Amino acid sequence: MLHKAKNIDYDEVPYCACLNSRKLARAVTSFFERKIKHAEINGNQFSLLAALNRMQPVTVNRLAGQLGMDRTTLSRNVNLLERDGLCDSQPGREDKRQREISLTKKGKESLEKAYPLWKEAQEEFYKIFDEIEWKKYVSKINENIEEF
Amino acid sequence: MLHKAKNIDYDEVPYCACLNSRKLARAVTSFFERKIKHAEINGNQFSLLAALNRMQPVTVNRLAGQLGMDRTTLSRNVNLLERDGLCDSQPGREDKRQREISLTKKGKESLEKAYPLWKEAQEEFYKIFDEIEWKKYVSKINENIEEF
DNA sequence: AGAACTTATGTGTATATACTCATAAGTTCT
DNA sequence: AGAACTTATGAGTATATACACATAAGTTCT
Repeated sequence: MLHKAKNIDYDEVPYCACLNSRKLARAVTSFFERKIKHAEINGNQFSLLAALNRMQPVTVNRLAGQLGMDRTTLSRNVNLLERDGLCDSQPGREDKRQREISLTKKGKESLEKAYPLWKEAQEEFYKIFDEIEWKKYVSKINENIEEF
Repeated sequence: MLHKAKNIDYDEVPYCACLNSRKLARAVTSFFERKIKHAEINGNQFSLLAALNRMQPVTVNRLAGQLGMDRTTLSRNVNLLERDGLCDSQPGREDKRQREISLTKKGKESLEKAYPLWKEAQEEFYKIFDEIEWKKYVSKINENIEEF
């Protein structure tokens, strides 16, 4: 017997969470990077420096967890920061397997230089996505990130 | 005169749109890819195949625009699909500069195989992010993607 | 028609991302 | 203490991403 041709209704696909979350990330990243360009770091690096500023000294695993990033990805991102003198790392004093990462003076200066540019970008972002809504949304992301 | 140490209030940084949109994209991508793994395509490829199914034959520029993706990124993504026999492309008949991309039979089969898995993932996603809210959100993304 | 301009795409390069596998350090169990 | 297990990290590999630059085809202007 011949199979009936599948006639799938793809109408829902444009709402695909994978597609649209990636699409937003691409758009927002490009927007933020244009805004903070003069600080000579990119959007991801700004996030890393800000997280380091708050958490230092911090291990690869802990920082990756905080950023919802694979630890191998983070590790390589940190290598680039370190290459550029924005952070440094050393083996953990208590647990030698760990890599303890800290901001350098130069890293802190880059963060400070980028901050007002970032702030402007974030304010401008709120002209499109309501601030209250966005913050609720971020909370939801962070509450559920383990679920995924 | 000595400079007073900058004392920037970084409390807003955890709401950074760049950080959080990327964070969500990473989490959701990993979630969807685990779900559709058995279709032997990844989340991005599913989106590309679905878009191709709807728009074929389509040029690099038009497809990239639709997906909010840099055209050079899309071009390389399409190369991989083509390498795997999921789509093919030929020079435009009217405008020879164009690359006209179409799904192959194999590409359509992959899409059909992945679809129910995708659907399940999307339903499960809606258990966390309310469907109505998410769809409003997606509309907002797509309305404003040019702004960024 | 030929020059100047515009447009569609590809290439080089660099970062981001994450999976699998490897290794060394720490912990637990006997 | 030594074996077995666990944990923190790095390396190999592959895809995703996008900027700057290059090129070829199409269009417009004179």
